[in-house]
Amino acid sequence: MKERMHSQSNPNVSVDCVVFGFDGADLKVLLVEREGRDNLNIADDTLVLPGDLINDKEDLAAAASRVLQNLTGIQKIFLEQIGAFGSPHRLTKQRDRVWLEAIRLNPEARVITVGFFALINIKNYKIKPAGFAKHVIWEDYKSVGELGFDHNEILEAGIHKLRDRLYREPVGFELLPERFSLHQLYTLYNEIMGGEIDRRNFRRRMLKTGFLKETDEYQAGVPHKPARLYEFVREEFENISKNNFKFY
Amino acid sequence: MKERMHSQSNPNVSVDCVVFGFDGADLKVLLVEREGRDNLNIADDTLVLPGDLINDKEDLAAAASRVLQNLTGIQKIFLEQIGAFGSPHRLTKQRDRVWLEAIRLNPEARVITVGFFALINIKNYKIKPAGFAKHVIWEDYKSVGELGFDHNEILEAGIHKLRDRLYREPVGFELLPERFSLHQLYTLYNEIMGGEIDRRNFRRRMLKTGFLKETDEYQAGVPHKPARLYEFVREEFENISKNNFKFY
DNA sequence: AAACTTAGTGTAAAAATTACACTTTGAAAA
DNA sequence: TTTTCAAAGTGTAATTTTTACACTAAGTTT
Repeated sequence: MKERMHSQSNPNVSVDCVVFGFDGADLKVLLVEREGRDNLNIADDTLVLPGDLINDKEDLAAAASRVLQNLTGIQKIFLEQIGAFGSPHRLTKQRDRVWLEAIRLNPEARVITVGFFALINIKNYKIKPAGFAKHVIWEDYKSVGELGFDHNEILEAGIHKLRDRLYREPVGFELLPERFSLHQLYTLYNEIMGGEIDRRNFRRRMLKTGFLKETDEYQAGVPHKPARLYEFVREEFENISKNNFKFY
Repeated sequence: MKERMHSQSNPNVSVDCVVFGFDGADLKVLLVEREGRDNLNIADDTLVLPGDLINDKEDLAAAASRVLQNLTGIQKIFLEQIGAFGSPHRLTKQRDRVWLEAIRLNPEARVITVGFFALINIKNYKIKPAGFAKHVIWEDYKSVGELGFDHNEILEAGIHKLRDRLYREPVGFELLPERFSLHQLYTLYNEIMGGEIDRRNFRRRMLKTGFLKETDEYQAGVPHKPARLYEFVREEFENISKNNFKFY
Protein backbone atom coordinates (compact mmCIF):
# COMPACT_ATOMS: atom_id res chain seq x y z
CA MET A 1 0.00 0.00 0.00
CA LYS A 2 2.78 2.39 0.77
CA GLU A 3 4.13 2.29 -2.77
CA ARG A 4 1.65 5.05 -3.39
CA MET A 5 3.76 7.44 -1.42
CA HIS A 6 6.31 9.42 -3.31
CA SER A 7 9.63 10.25 -1.80
CA GLN A 8 9.10 13.88 -2.77
CA SER A 9 6.11 14.18 -0.45
CA ASN A 10 6.57 16.80 2.18
CA PRO A 11 5.80 14.98 5.44
CA ASN A 12 4.52 18.06 7.23
CA VAL A 13 2.12 19.78 4.89
CA SER A 14 -1.06 18.54 3.29
CA VAL A 15 -3.99 19.97 1.42
CA ASP A 16 -7.69 19.20 1.77
CA CYS A 17 -10.43 20.15 -0.62
CA VAL A 18 -13.96 21.19 0.16
CA VAL A 19 -15.72 20.82 -3.17
CA PHE A 20 -19.27 22.06 -3.25
CA GLY A 21 -21.71 21.02 -5.90
CA PHE A 22 -25.28 21.89 -6.63
CA ASP A 23 -27.77 19.56 -8.23
CA GLY A 24 -30.54 22.05 -8.69
CA ALA A 25 -32.02 21.63 -5.26
CA ASP A 26 -29.48 20.91 -2.57
CA LEU A 27 -25.97 21.90 -1.76
CA LYS A 28 -23.66 18.91 -1.80
CA VAL A 29 -20.11 18.33 -0.71
CA LEU A 30 -17.65 15.85 -2.13
CA LEU A 31 -16.50 13.19 0.36
CA VAL A 32 -14.15 10.26 0.08
CA GLU A 33 -14.53 6.88 1.67
CA ARG A 34 -11.08 5.68 2.61
CA GLU A 35 -9.91 2.43 1.15
CA GLY A 36 -8.46 -0.05 3.57
CA ARG A 37 -11.15 0.21 6.15
CA ASP A 38 -12.31 -3.35 5.61
CA ASN A 39 -8.90 -4.96 5.45
CA LEU A 40 -7.78 -2.95 8.45
CA ASN A 41 -10.72 -4.30 10.30
CA ILE A 42 -11.29 -1.22 12.40
CA ALA A 43 -14.59 0.28 13.27
CA ASP A 44 -14.16 3.17 10.93
CA ASP A 45 -17.18 4.52 9.22
CA THR A 46 -15.86 7.98 8.78
CA LEU A 47 -15.57 9.81 5.54
CA VAL A 48 -12.95 12.44 4.78
CA LEU A 49 -12.44 15.36 2.51
CA PRO A 50 -10.22 14.60 -0.46
CA GLY A 51 -6.69 15.51 0.59
CA ASP A 52 -3.11 14.36 0.86
CA LEU A 53 0.47 15.50 1.44
CA ILE A 54 1.92 18.08 -0.90
CA ASN A 55 4.98 17.45 -3.01
CA ASP A 56 8.11 19.32 -2.19
CA LYS A 57 8.37 21.53 -5.24
CA GLU A 58 4.71 22.05 -5.74
CA ASP A 59 2.58 25.09 -5.24
CA LEU A 60 -0.20 24.67 -2.69
CA ALA A 61 -3.02 25.24 -5.15
CA ALA A 62 -1.36 22.90 -7.61
CA ALA A 63 -1.12 20.27 -4.91
CA ALA A 64 -4.81 20.63 -4.16
CA SER A 65 -5.65 20.20 -7.85
CA ARG A 66 -3.44 17.18 -8.18
CA VAL A 67 -4.74 15.49 -5.06
CA LEU A 68 -8.32 16.14 -6.03
CA GLN A 69 -7.73 14.70 -9.44
CA ASN A 70 -5.86 11.68 -8.09
CA LEU A 71 -8.62 10.78 -5.69
CA THR A 72 -11.76 11.74 -7.54
CA GLY A 73 -10.85 12.24 -11.18
CA ILE A 74 -12.05 15.83 -11.06
CA GLN A 75 -9.69 18.11 -12.89
CA LYS A 76 -9.23 21.65 -14.02
CA ILE A 77 -11.33 23.32 -11.42
CA PHE A 78 -10.45 26.53 -9.70
CA LEU A 79 -9.65 26.07 -6.04
CA GLU A 80 -9.52 28.93 -3.64
CA GLN A 81 -7.66 28.78 -0.37
CA ILE A 82 -9.62 28.71 2.87
CA GLY A 83 -6.72 28.82 5.27
CA ALA A 84 -4.33 26.67 7.27
CA PHE A 85 -5.41 24.22 9.94
CA GLY A 86 -2.69 23.25 12.31
CA SER A 87 -3.87 21.96 15.63
CA PRO A 88 -1.22 19.59 17.00
CA HIS A 89 -4.06 17.19 17.78
CA ARG A 90 -5.68 17.13 14.41
CA LEU A 91 -4.47 13.63 13.55
CA THR A 92 -4.79 12.02 16.92
CA LYS A 93 -8.17 10.31 16.74
CA GLN A 94 -7.58 6.59 17.12
CA ARG A 95 -9.23 5.54 13.88
CA ASP A 96 -7.31 8.18 11.94
CA ARG A 97 -4.00 7.01 13.41
CA VAL A 98 -4.62 3.42 12.42
CA TRP A 99 -5.36 4.54 8.94
CA LEU A 100 -2.31 6.80 8.73
CA GLU A 101 -0.07 4.01 9.94
CA ALA A 102 -1.30 1.87 7.10
CA ILE A 103 -0.76 4.44 4.42
CA ARG A 104 1.92 6.96 5.37
CA LEU A 105 5.69 6.73 5.53
CA ASN A 106 5.74 9.03 8.55
CA PRO A 107 2.43 8.43 10.27
CA GLU A 108 3.63 10.22 13.37
CA ALA A 109 4.65 13.43 11.63
CA ARG A 110 3.05 16.68 12.56
CA VAL A 111 0.97 17.71 9.60
CA ILE A 112 -0.58 21.06 9.05
CA THR A 113 -3.07 21.20 6.27
CA VAL A 114 -4.20 23.93 3.94
CA GLY A 115 -7.86 23.90 3.05
CA PHE A 116 -9.16 24.78 -0.39
CA PHE A 117 -12.65 25.14 -1.65
CA ALA A 118 -14.35 25.02 -5.00
CA LEU A 119 -17.78 25.13 -6.49
CA ILE A 120 -18.77 23.03 -9.43
CA ASN A 121 -21.76 21.99 -11.40
CA ILE A 122 -22.17 18.37 -10.46
CA LYS A 123 -23.37 17.33 -13.87
CA ASN A 124 -20.25 18.62 -15.62
CA TYR A 125 -17.89 16.23 -13.90
CA LYS A 126 -17.53 12.52 -13.91
CA ILE A 127 -16.24 11.12 -10.67
CA LYS A 128 -13.68 8.32 -10.79
CA PRO A 129 -12.47 7.14 -7.39
CA ALA A 130 -8.76 6.33 -7.37
CA GLY A 131 -5.78 6.29 -5.05
CA PHE A 132 -6.92 5.54 -1.52
CA ALA A 133 -10.46 6.61 -2.35
CA LYS A 134 -12.65 3.54 -2.31
CA HIS A 135 -15.77 5.51 -3.07
CA VAL A 136 -16.41 9.15 -3.71
CA ILE A 137 -19.81 10.54 -2.93
CA TRP A 138 -21.76 13.75 -3.14
CA GLU A 139 -23.18 14.15 0.33
CA ASP A 140 -25.95 16.56 1.11
CA TYR A 141 -24.29 19.33 3.03
CA LYS A 142 -26.93 19.23 5.73
CA SER A 143 -26.49 15.51 6.38
CA VAL A 144 -22.73 15.39 6.79
CA GLY A 145 -21.86 13.47 9.92
CA GLU A 146 -18.58 13.16 11.76
CA LEU A 147 -15.67 13.20 9.36
CA GLY A 148 -12.12 12.00 9.90
CA PHE A 149 -9.33 14.21 11.23
CA ASP A 150 -10.44 17.82 11.69
CA HIS A 151 -12.40 17.79 8.48
CA ASN A 152 -15.66 18.97 10.00
CA GLU A 153 -13.83 22.10 11.02
CA ILE A 154 -12.44 22.58 7.54
CA LEU A 155 -15.85 22.01 6.01
CA GLU A 156 -17.33 24.58 8.34
CA ALA A 157 -14.72 27.11 7.30
CA GLY A 158 -15.45 26.20 3.70
CA ILE A 159 -19.14 26.98 3.97
CA HIS A 160 -18.31 30.34 5.50
CA LYS A 161 -15.98 31.10 2.65
CA LEU A 162 -18.62 30.01 0.20
CA ARG A 163 -21.22 32.36 1.66
CA ASP A 164 -18.72 35.16 1.63
CA ARG A 165 -17.87 34.54 -2.00
CA LEU A 166 -21.46 34.11 -3.05
CA TYR A 167 -22.13 37.48 -1.50
CA ARG A 168 -19.51 39.40 -3.41
CA GLU A 169 -18.64 37.46 -6.51
CA PRO A 170 -20.53 35.79 -9.30
CA VAL A 171 -19.56 32.31 -8.19
CA GLY A 172 -23.12 31.08 -8.12
CA PHE A 173 -23.08 30.70 -11.86
CA GLU A 174 -20.33 28.09 -11.58
CA LEU A 175 -22.92 25.80 -10.09
CA LEU A 176 -25.50 26.16 -12.79
CA PRO A 177 -25.65 25.12 -16.40
CA GLU A 178 -24.69 27.69 -19.03
CA ARG A 179 -28.35 28.60 -19.37
CA PHE A 180 -30.48 28.63 -16.28
CA SER A 181 -33.80 29.88 -15.02
CA LEU A 182 -34.13 32.56 -12.39
CA HIS A 183 -35.80 29.96 -10.25
CA GLN A 184 -32.66 27.82 -10.29
CA LEU A 185 -30.54 30.81 -9.35
CA TYR A 186 -32.96 31.69 -6.61
CA THR A 187 -32.98 28.19 -5.20
CA LEU A 188 -29.21 28.18 -5.16
CA TYR A 189 -28.89 31.46 -3.31
CA ASN A 190 -31.65 30.61 -0.93
CA GLU A 191 -30.16 27.22 -0.18
CA ILE A 192 -26.64 28.43 0.40
CA MET A 193 -27.58 31.52 2.31
CA GLY A 194 -29.80 29.29 4.39
CA GLY A 195 -32.34 32.00 4.25
CA GLU A 196 -35.66 33.49 3.55
CA ILE A 197 -35.01 35.48 0.44
CA ASP A 198 -38.03 37.14 -1.11
CA ARG A 199 -38.53 35.63 -4.52
CA ARG A 200 -39.79 38.74 -6.27
CA ASN A 201 -37.20 41.03 -4.82
CA PHE A 202 -34.47 38.56 -5.68
CA ARG A 203 -35.62 38.40 -9.26
CA ARG A 204 -35.73 42.17 -9.61
CA ARG A 205 -32.32 42.63 -8.07
CA MET A 206 -30.63 40.07 -10.22
CA LEU A 207 -32.15 41.43 -13.40
CA LYS A 208 -31.27 44.98 -12.47
CA THR A 209 -27.58 44.12 -12.26
CA GLY A 210 -27.44 43.99 -16.02
CA PHE A 211 -25.26 40.95 -16.41
CA LEU A 212 -27.98 38.41 -16.88
CA LYS A 213 -28.84 38.16 -20.54
CA GLU A 214 -32.20 36.71 -21.39
CA THR A 215 -32.23 34.11 -24.12
CA ASP A 216 -35.04 32.87 -26.33
CA GLU A 217 -34.79 29.46 -24.80
CA TYR A 218 -37.24 28.07 -22.29
CA GLN A 219 -37.27 25.24 -19.85
CA ALA A 220 -38.47 22.02 -21.46
CA GLY A 221 -40.32 19.01 -20.19
CA VAL A 222 -41.78 20.54 -17.09
CA PRO A 223 -45.42 20.04 -16.19
CA HIS A 224 -46.11 23.75 -15.81
CA LYS A 225 -45.33 27.03 -17.44
CA PRO A 226 -41.72 26.80 -18.60
CA ALA A 227 -39.30 29.40 -17.32
CA ARG A 228 -37.20 31.56 -19.56
CA LEU A 229 -33.50 30.78 -19.46
CA TYR A 230 -30.79 33.34 -18.86
CA GLU A 231 -27.05 33.50 -19.36
CA PHE A 232 -24.46 35.11 -17.16
CA VAL A 233 -22.40 37.65 -19.11
CA ARG A 234 -19.07 37.90 -17.41
CA GLU A 235 -17.90 40.94 -19.36
CA GLU A 236 -20.83 42.93 -18.06
CA PHE A 237 -19.99 41.92 -14.56
CA GLU A 238 -16.38 42.99 -14.98
CA ASN A 239 -17.43 46.37 -16.38
CA ILE A 240 -20.24 47.17 -14.06
CA SER A 241 -18.98 46.12 -10.73
CA LYS A 242 -15.23 46.39 -10.97
CA ASN A 243 -14.71 45.18 -7.44
CA ASN A 244 -17.25 46.15 -4.87
CA PHE A 245 -20.44 44.63 -6.02
CA LYS A 246 -22.81 43.07 -3.55
CA PHE A 247 -24.98 40.26 -4.73
CA TYR A 248 -27.27 39.79 -1.83
CA MET B 1 24.41 31.62 15.66
CA LYS B 2 22.66 28.37 15.00
CA GLU B 3 22.34 27.56 18.67
CA ARG B 4 19.19 29.61 18.49
CA MET B 5 17.51 26.85 16.61
CA HIS B 6 15.66 24.29 18.60
CA SER B 7 15.61 20.69 17.57
CA GLN B 8 11.84 20.70 17.91
CA SER B 9 11.48 23.22 15.12
CA ASN B 10 9.43 21.94 12.24
CA PRO B 11 11.63 22.55 9.20
CA ASN B 12 8.74 22.98 6.79
CA VAL B 13 6.29 25.34 8.43
CA SER B 14 6.73 28.88 9.63
CA VAL B 15 4.54 31.74 10.76
CA ASP B 16 4.79 35.42 9.90
CA CYS B 17 3.03 38.26 11.64
CA VAL B 18 1.57 41.39 10.14
CA VAL B 19 1.11 43.64 13.13
CA PHE B 20 -0.67 46.89 12.44
CA GLY B 21 -0.50 49.84 14.74
CA PHE B 22 -2.03 53.26 14.71
CA ASP B 23 -0.43 56.36 16.18
CA GLY B 24 -3.37 58.67 15.78
CA ALA B 25 -2.60 59.67 12.24
CA ASP B 26 -1.03 56.93 10.17
CA LEU B 27 -1.33 53.21 9.85
CA LYS B 28 1.96 51.52 10.72
CA VAL B 29 3.25 48.02 10.34
CA LEU B 30 5.83 46.27 12.49
CA LEU B 31 8.99 45.28 10.63
CA VAL B 32 12.17 43.57 11.71
CA GLU B 33 15.67 44.33 10.58
CA ARG B 34 17.53 41.05 10.42
CA GLU B 35 20.65 40.69 12.49
CA GLY B 36 23.66 39.32 10.74
CA ARG B 37 23.43 41.50 7.71
CA ASP B 38 26.63 43.36 8.50
CA ASN B 39 28.71 40.33 9.38
CA LEU B 40 27.36 38.53 6.37
CA ASN B 41 28.62 41.40 4.30
CA ILE B 42 25.91 41.21 1.71
CA ALA B 43 24.07 44.05 0.15
CA ASP B 44 20.91 43.36 2.04
CA ASP B 45 18.83 46.25 3.08
CA THR B 46 15.59 44.40 3.23
CA LEU B 47 13.33 44.24 6.19
CA VAL B 48 11.05 41.35 7.01
CA LEU B 49 7.88 40.62 8.91
CA PRO B 50 8.49 39.04 12.30
CA GLY B 51 8.33 35.29 11.75
CA ASP B 52 10.07 31.97 12.25
CA LEU B 53 9.62 28.21 12.11
CA ILE B 54 6.93 26.66 14.28
CA ASN B 55 7.69 24.09 16.94
CA ASP B 56 6.51 20.58 16.41
CA LYS B 57 3.87 20.36 19.12
CA GLU B 58 2.72 23.90 18.91
CA ASP B 59 -0.51 25.35 17.63
CA LEU B 60 -0.11 27.77 14.75
CA ALA B 61 -1.52 30.76 16.59
CA ALA B 62 0.61 29.93 19.60
CA ALA B 63 3.66 29.79 17.38
CA ALA B 64 2.84 33.20 15.97
CA SER B 65 2.51 34.63 19.48
CA ARG B 66 5.75 33.07 20.61
CA VAL B 67 7.70 34.19 17.58
CA LEU B 68 6.35 37.70 17.83
CA GLN B 69 7.28 37.87 21.47
CA ASN B 70 10.72 36.41 20.89
CA LEU B 71 11.57 38.90 18.21
CA THR B 72 9.84 42.05 19.35
CA GLY B 73 8.90 41.61 23.00
CA ILE B 74 5.23 42.11 22.16
CA GLN B 75 3.08 39.65 24.02
CA LYS B 76 -0.48 38.72 24.69
CA ILE B 77 -2.02 40.09 21.58
CA PHE B 78 -4.72 38.41 19.60
CA LEU B 79 -3.52 37.20 16.22
CA GLU B 80 -5.90 36.18 13.51
CA GLN B 81 -4.91 33.95 10.65
CA ILE B 82 -4.61 35.41 7.17
CA GLY B 83 -3.84 32.21 5.30
CA ALA B 84 -1.04 30.02 4.05
CA PHE B 85 1.62 31.14 1.62
CA GLY B 86 3.40 28.34 -0.09
CA SER B 87 5.01 29.27 -3.38
CA PRO B 88 7.97 26.92 -3.93
CA HIS B 89 9.99 30.01 -4.82
CA ARG B 90 9.23 32.06 -1.79
CA LEU B 91 12.68 31.64 -0.23
CA THR B 92 14.76 31.77 -3.37
CA LYS B 93 15.86 35.39 -3.53
CA GLN B 94 19.66 35.44 -3.31
CA ARG B 95 19.85 37.70 -0.27
CA ASP B 96 17.29 35.61 1.57
CA ARG B 97 19.18 32.41 0.87
CA VAL B 98 22.41 33.80 2.22
CA TRP B 99 20.62 34.82 5.35
CA LEU B 100 18.87 31.48 5.77
CA GLU B 101 22.14 29.63 5.35
CA ALA B 102 23.56 31.61 8.21
CA ILE B 103 20.68 31.01 10.55
CA ARG B 104 18.80 27.81 9.73
CA LEU B 105 19.66 24.17 10.23
CA ASN B 106 17.91 23.26 6.97
CA PRO B 107 18.28 26.34 4.83
CA GLU B 108 17.24 24.42 1.75
CA ALA B 109 14.00 23.08 3.17
CA ARG B 110 10.75 23.90 1.54
CA VAL B 111 8.91 26.16 3.93
CA ILE B 112 5.30 27.14 3.73
CA THR B 113 4.31 29.93 6.02
CA VAL B 114 1.09 30.86 7.71
CA GLY B 115 0.38 34.56 7.97
CA PHE B 116 -1.25 36.16 10.99
CA PHE B 117 -2.36 39.66 11.58
CA ALA B 118 -3.09 41.81 14.57
CA LEU B 119 -3.99 45.36 15.42
CA ILE B 120 -2.57 47.12 18.41
CA ASN B 121 -2.37 50.50 19.97
CA ILE B 122 1.25 51.42 19.49
CA LYS B 123 1.50 53.28 22.75
CA ASN B 124 0.45 50.27 24.82
CA TYR B 125 3.43 48.14 23.87
CA LYS B 126 7.12 48.46 24.47
CA ILE B 127 9.23 46.99 21.71
CA LYS B 128 12.33 45.01 22.66
CA PRO B 129 14.24 43.57 19.72
CA ALA B 130 15.62 40.10 20.46
CA GLY B 131 16.50 36.90 18.69
CA PHE B 132 17.65 37.63 15.17
CA ALA B 133 15.89 41.00 15.23
CA LYS B 134 18.53 43.70 15.25
CA HIS B 135 16.02 46.47 15.19
CA VAL B 136 12.27 46.51 15.18
CA ILE B 137 10.51 49.46 13.64
CA TRP B 138 7.03 50.82 13.08
CA GLU B 139 7.02 51.61 9.39
CA ASP B 140 4.37 53.77 7.82
CA TYR B 141 2.25 51.38 5.84
CA LYS B 142 2.38 53.55 2.76
CA SER B 143 6.18 53.71 2.73
CA VAL B 144 6.96 50.02 2.98
CA GLY B 145 9.50 49.07 0.34
CA GLU B 146 10.61 45.69 -0.86
CA LEU B 147 10.62 43.20 1.98
CA GLY B 148 12.45 39.89 2.22
CA PHE B 149 10.97 36.58 1.07
CA ASP B 150 7.35 36.93 -0.05
CA HIS B 151 6.54 39.31 2.75
CA ASN B 152 5.12 42.04 0.55
CA GLU B 153 2.54 39.57 -0.57
CA ILE B 154 1.70 38.60 2.99
CA LEU B 155 1.47 42.24 3.99
CA GLU B 156 -0.89 42.88 1.11
CA ALA B 157 -3.10 40.02 2.20
CA GLY B 158 -2.92 41.42 5.72
CA ILE B 159 -4.24 44.82 4.72
CA HIS B 160 -7.11 43.18 2.92
CA LYS B 161 -7.96 41.18 5.98
CA LEU B 162 -7.71 44.31 8.07
CA ARG B 163 -10.17 46.17 5.86
CA ASP B 164 -12.50 43.24 5.94
CA ARG B 165 -12.36 43.07 9.72
CA LEU B 166 -12.70 46.78 10.18
CA TYR B 167 -15.82 46.58 8.09
CA ARG B 168 -17.60 43.97 10.15
CA GLU B 169 -16.10 43.95 13.60
CA PRO B 170 -15.25 46.52 16.20
CA VAL B 171 -11.55 46.04 15.79
CA GLY B 172 -10.88 49.72 15.25
CA PHE B 173 -11.15 50.33 18.95
CA GLU B 174 -8.16 48.08 19.57
CA LEU B 175 -6.06 50.79 17.97
CA LEU B 176 -7.29 53.66 20.07
CA PRO B 177 -6.93 54.58 23.71
CA GLU B 178 -9.73 53.63 26.08
CA ARG B 179 -11.25 57.04 25.59
CA PHE B 180 -11.09 58.63 22.19
CA SER B 181 -12.61 61.42 20.17
CA LEU B 182 -14.81 60.82 17.18
CA HIS B 183 -12.17 62.57 15.14
CA GLN B 184 -9.61 59.92 16.07
CA LEU B 185 -12.02 57.18 15.13
CA TYR B 186 -12.77 58.93 11.89
CA THR B 187 -9.12 59.36 11.03
CA LEU B 188 -8.52 55.70 11.69
CA TYR B 189 -11.32 54.49 9.47
CA ASN B 190 -10.54 56.95 6.76
CA GLU B 191 -6.87 56.04 6.80
CA ILE B 192 -7.40 52.29 6.70
CA MET B 193 -10.22 52.34 4.22
CA GLY B 194 -8.03 54.57 2.10
CA GLY B 195 -11.12 56.52 1.40
CA GLU B 196 -13.16 59.59 1.26
CA ILE B 197 -15.54 59.06 4.11
CA ASP B 198 -17.89 61.94 4.80
CA ARG B 199 -17.10 63.25 8.24
CA ARG B 200 -20.63 64.18 9.24
CA ASN B 201 -22.19 61.01 7.97
CA PHE B 202 -19.53 58.96 9.71
CA ARG B 203 -20.20 60.65 13.00
CA ARG B 204 -23.92 60.12 12.76
CA ARG B 205 -23.57 56.50 11.81
CA MET B 206 -21.20 55.67 14.61
CA LEU B 207 -23.31 57.39 17.23
CA LYS B 208 -26.47 55.75 15.97
CA THR B 209 -25.00 52.30 16.58
CA GLY B 210 -25.48 52.81 20.29
CA PHE B 211 -22.25 51.29 21.50
CA LEU B 212 -20.29 54.47 21.83
CA LYS B 213 -20.82 55.93 25.28
CA GLU B 214 -20.10 59.60 25.67
CA THR B 215 -18.03 60.54 28.71
CA ASP B 216 -17.65 63.85 30.51
CA GLU B 217 -14.04 64.01 29.54
CA TYR B 218 -12.65 66.25 26.85
CA GLN B 219 -9.48 66.43 24.86
CA ALA B 220 -6.81 68.43 26.67
CA GLY B 221 -3.93 70.55 25.51
CA VAL B 222 -5.14 71.20 21.99
CA PRO B 223 -5.08 74.68 20.50
CA HIS B 224 -8.71 74.61 19.49
CA LYS B 225 -12.11 73.52 20.73
CA PRO B 226 -11.51 70.26 22.60
CA ALA B 227 -13.42 67.22 21.45
CA ARG B 228 -15.58 65.13 23.69
CA LEU B 229 -14.21 61.67 24.41
CA TYR B 230 -16.15 58.45 23.96
CA GLU B 231 -15.80 54.88 25.11
CA PHE B 232 -16.60 51.71 23.24
CA VAL B 233 -19.07 49.55 25.14
CA ARG B 234 -18.49 46.01 24.07
CA GLU B 235 -21.59 44.61 25.74
CA GLU B 236 -23.77 46.89 23.66
CA PHE B 237 -22.04 45.71 20.56
CA GLU B 238 -22.60 42.08 21.48
CA ASN B 239 -26.27 42.70 22.17
CA ILE B 240 -27.09 44.89 19.27
CA SER B 241 -25.27 43.33 16.43
CA LYS B 242 -25.00 39.67 17.31
CA ASN B 243 -23.20 38.82 14.12
CA ASN B 244 -24.07 40.73 11.03
CA PHE B 245 -23.30 44.30 11.79
CA LYS B 246 -21.73 46.50 9.17
CA PHE B 247 -19.53 49.30 10.32
CA TYR B 248 -18.92 51.15 7.13
C1' DA C 1 -9.54 91.76 19.85
C1' DA C 2 -8.64 89.21 15.84
C1' DA C 3 -7.27 85.07 13.69
C1' DC C 4 -6.89 80.34 13.60
C1' DT C 5 -8.19 75.49 14.10
C1' DT C 6 -10.95 71.80 14.82
C1' DA C 7 -15.66 70.46 17.02
C1' DG C 8 -20.12 70.04 16.28
C1' DT C 9 -24.61 70.27 13.99
C1' DG C 10 -29.39 69.32 10.12
C1' DT C 11 -31.82 68.73 6.06
C1' DA C 12 -33.59 67.50 1.75
C1' DA C 13 -33.17 64.53 -2.31
C1' DA C 14 -32.19 60.11 -4.09
C1' DA C 15 -31.68 55.35 -3.77
C1' DA C 16 -32.37 50.97 -1.78
C1' DT C 17 -35.06 47.86 0.73
C1' DT C 18 -39.03 45.65 2.22
C1' DA C 19 -43.57 43.54 2.32
C1' DC C 20 -46.96 41.67 -0.15
C1' DA C 21 -51.00 38.69 -3.88
C1' DC C 22 -52.84 37.94 -8.11
C1' DT C 23 -52.64 36.55 -13.16
C1' DT C 24 -50.46 33.68 -16.79
C1' DT C 25 -49.12 29.62 -19.04
C1' DG C 26 -48.33 25.08 -20.30
C1' DA C 27 -48.84 20.08 -19.08
C1' DA C 28 -51.40 16.50 -17.09
C1' DA C 29 -55.50 14.53 -15.44
C1' DA C 30 -60.28 13.95 -15.55
C1' DT D 1 -62.23 19.42 -24.19
C1' DT D 2 -62.39 21.04 -19.83
C1' DT D 3 -60.52 21.26 -15.40
C1' DT D 4 -56.77 21.15 -12.39
C1' DC D 5 -52.24 21.71 -11.03
C1' DA D 6 -47.64 23.87 -10.50
C1' DA D 7 -44.57 27.08 -11.12
C1' DA D 8 -43.67 31.60 -13.90
C1' DG D 9 -44.11 36.10 -14.00
C1' DT D 10 -45.41 40.79 -12.61
C1' DG D 11 -45.99 46.24 -9.62
C1' DT D 12 -46.54 49.34 -6.01
C1' DA D 13 -46.41 51.90 -1.90
C1' DA D 14 -44.17 52.61 2.58
C1' DT D 15 -40.00 52.69 4.94
C1' DT D 16 -35.29 52.99 5.57
C1' DT D 17 -30.79 54.12 4.18
C1' DT D 18 -27.60 56.76 1.88
C1' DT D 19 -25.68 60.74 0.10
C1' DA D 20 -24.27 65.49 -0.57
C1' DC D 21 -23.40 69.54 1.41
C1' DA D 22 -21.89 74.56 4.67
C1' DC D 23 -22.20 77.15 8.54
C1' DT D 24 -21.74 78.19 13.72
C1' DA D 25 -19.30 77.18 18.25
C1' DA D 26 -15.51 77.13 21.25
C1' DG D 27 -11.08 77.29 22.87
C1' DT D 28 -5.98 78.82 21.93
C1' DT D 29 -2.58 81.67 20.02
C1' DT D 30 -1.05 85.95 18.19
